[in-house]
This record gives sequence, C-alpha cells and structure tokens, in this order.
Amino acid sequence: METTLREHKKAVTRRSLAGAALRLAMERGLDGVTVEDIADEAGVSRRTFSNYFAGKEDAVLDADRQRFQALVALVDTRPGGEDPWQALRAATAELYRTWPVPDVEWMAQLRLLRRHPSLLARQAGDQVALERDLTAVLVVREPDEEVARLMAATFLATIRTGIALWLEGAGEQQLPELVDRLLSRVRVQGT
Amino acid sequence: METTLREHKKAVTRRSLAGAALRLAMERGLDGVTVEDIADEAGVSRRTFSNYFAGKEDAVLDADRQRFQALVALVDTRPGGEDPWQALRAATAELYRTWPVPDVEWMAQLRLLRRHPSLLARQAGDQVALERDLTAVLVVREPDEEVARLMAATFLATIRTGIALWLEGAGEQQLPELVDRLLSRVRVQGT
DNA sequence: CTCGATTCTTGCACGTCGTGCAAATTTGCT
DNA sequence: AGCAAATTTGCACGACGTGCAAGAATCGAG
Repeated sequence: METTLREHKKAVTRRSLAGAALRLAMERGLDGVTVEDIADEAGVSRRTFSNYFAGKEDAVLDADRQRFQALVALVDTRPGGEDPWQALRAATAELYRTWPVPDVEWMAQLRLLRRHPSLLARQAGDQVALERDLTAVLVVREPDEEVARLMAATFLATIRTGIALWLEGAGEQQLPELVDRLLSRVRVQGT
Repeated sequence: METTLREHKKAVTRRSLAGAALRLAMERGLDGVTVEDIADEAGVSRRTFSNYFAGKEDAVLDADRQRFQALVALVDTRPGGEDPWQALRAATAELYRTWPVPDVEWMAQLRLLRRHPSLLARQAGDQVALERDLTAVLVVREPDEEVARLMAATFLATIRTGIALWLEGAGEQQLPELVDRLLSRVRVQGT
C-alpha cells in the first residue's frame, strides 16, 4: 500500500485538506470557513478540493470515518467462534487500546459535531454505509441477515449515544468504560 | 389549534409545498427538481419556500417527520405504569392502527429515501432532534437519563432498520409485524 | 368599518457551492 | 527520452440560502 509516488502525494494532500478543514473550523466555526479557505490553507485549488471531498463537512469528518472503518476491520479479525455481540464489544475495547481516546484530531471533530447540525447529518449519512459494511462482517457470525442488520444498527446507535453522553457530561467518566457499560445493557437476541 | 385565518393559510402553503416537492421528486428524481420548480408548483415565490423549509430535502421529508412526531406523542399517552420498552412497542403498534401503512405520501417518501443519500442524511439529522424528544418522554418511565437515552436511540435504530428491510424485501411481509418482531428481539436493560 | 400594528410575501443582490469540460502539469513506465 | 495515463487547475454555469426592505394581507380595538 502506497508504494508509488502518485498515491503518496494524493494521501498527503488528502490529509492536508482534512487537517486544514478541521483546524479552520475550530478557529472560526464551520460557517466561518469557505471551501476556498481550506483549499488555500492546503496550498491547492478550490476545484481540487472537490476532487477529494464532497464538501467541507466531509473533510472535517475524515478522521471520524477512518476511526469507524478501523472498528469494522477490528470486528472482522476477532476469533471466529466468538459470539457476535461479544465480538463487537471486544473490538470496541481493542479500538480504544489501539487508538487511544485523547486523539486530538478526533476530539476536535467531536466538539464541532456536537454544535453543528449539518455535521451531524453528514455523519449520519456515512453511518448508513458503515452499517452496510458492518453487517457484511457480522454475517459470518450471525447467518440471519435480518438479525445481523439489526445488530449493526443497534450497535452503532449505542456507540453514538455513548459518545454523545460523554461529550455532554463534565468528563467525570472515561469514554471506553461508558461505552462498554452501555453495550452491556443492550441485548439483541440471535436466532 | 388553527382558528385564525393566518395560521390556516400558513398550514395550507406548507402542505402545498411539501406535496409539490414530493410529487416532483417522484416524477423527475430529487436532482431533477429545483427549489424554484417546487415554489412555482405551489404558486409561491422561491424566497417564500425558504421561509418554510431549509431545503428541498426538508420539504420532501415533511410527512416522515410528522409521522415520527405522532409516534412520540403516542408514547407519551401510554398508561403510566407501563414498562418503557413495552410502551414503545405498544405505541408503534398504535401508530400503525391510527395511521395505516398504505399512506401513499409516506411510502412515496420512503422509496425516494432508499435511493438518495442526501435524503438519508437529512432524515438522520431530524432523528437527532427526535431522539431528544423521545428521551424526554421516556424519562417519566425510566428515570435514569442515560438508560432513557439509550432506549430512545436503539428504538429509533430498530424502527429504521425495520423500514429499510421492508423496503428492500419483495414485500412478502407486513411492515408492522416485521417491526414488532425486530423490537421483540432487542432488550435494553433498565435500572 | 376604519385604521394602526403585526405578520407574511416577494424581489433583489450577494457570496457560496458543486460540477462538466478542456487545457496544462505531473507522474509512470519502457 | 518520450509517450501514455493520471492529476491539477481555471473557467463558466446553474443552483442554493439569506439579509434586507418594500409591499400586501391579516388582525384586533374602537
């Protein structure tokens, strides 16, 4: 992965754009930033920005997407015989080990997310695609498509809820513990 | 409610706009419709459209919002001592009695929804507000805010999943039964 | 009914956005 | 070196959302 110069450069500009978007949005608020601002900051044209992202919201949420994709990948690599919901819980715990919470970029995104509705909408759009991928991975463990789908949906909803509660709270509890506690409360009856 | 002439007219134009948006979007696809088209169809200016809706997506999804708001209201009027999750299931069943499924407008929205990502995003944005309202109503039955929140989230996720499965399926099963079956599979452990 | 106050509609102007297209630049590969 | 493929850029266009002020409709008290 990423041997050629082309791919390397593309990866760099993508990161550069996402970073610029996040930084500027934090400084001035999402509405105080234009796509052109972001492109300038990244040393690239407005048109090129559109070659990478569909809008500033997409750029801002880039790390969030990556994080969830990593989570799906982790679920996929759990031991084969493991119970589906248990695999989800374990993968979540692994994610917090692999990619600890004080990830500055990610937290910056979350703080923005809390305030700005258009970001919430765009994020939710992503989650639909994510739910599809997660279902595909779960189907190995839970052959009933319907149930797998339901698990993916409730699982993601639970994660989202945990993050929301954590952001609203005064930070008196650690995110991993909070999320795991919520996950332990939810049961999706298998076949 | 709606005694004065002013409110009546406003309600009429709102319905008119939402109806026009839905009709045109079905005919030409969402991207083949401009806000101006919708405004014209409703006999109103482009500027006035913006006084009612934030965008064509909002207009198209109007009936969907109403349906979910009705659901929240139904949950609120369930007998006081009823178990929270049971109240949600019962309210859902009531909704299907009160407002039967072959609601042409609503189904039209759903079919559009399935294909068009930007509608999914906007709908998800609405659901965040909905989740807030639903939580407020649930708190009466489940005093632990955290759990109430979690219930609202998983409940809405389950409903969404049911509708999605139903739309994708060849229609071999009735929506109310499908949704209730999914709801029966999910447990959120109270305090 | 009259008339002032309130609310709603409309048109205009402006900055922003996404995208198709074609020219120019950069990179890949032999 | 030099051709092919991929990427960037500028341009132009239609669409969008919104502040603003003028005009029209509605309300309510006398």
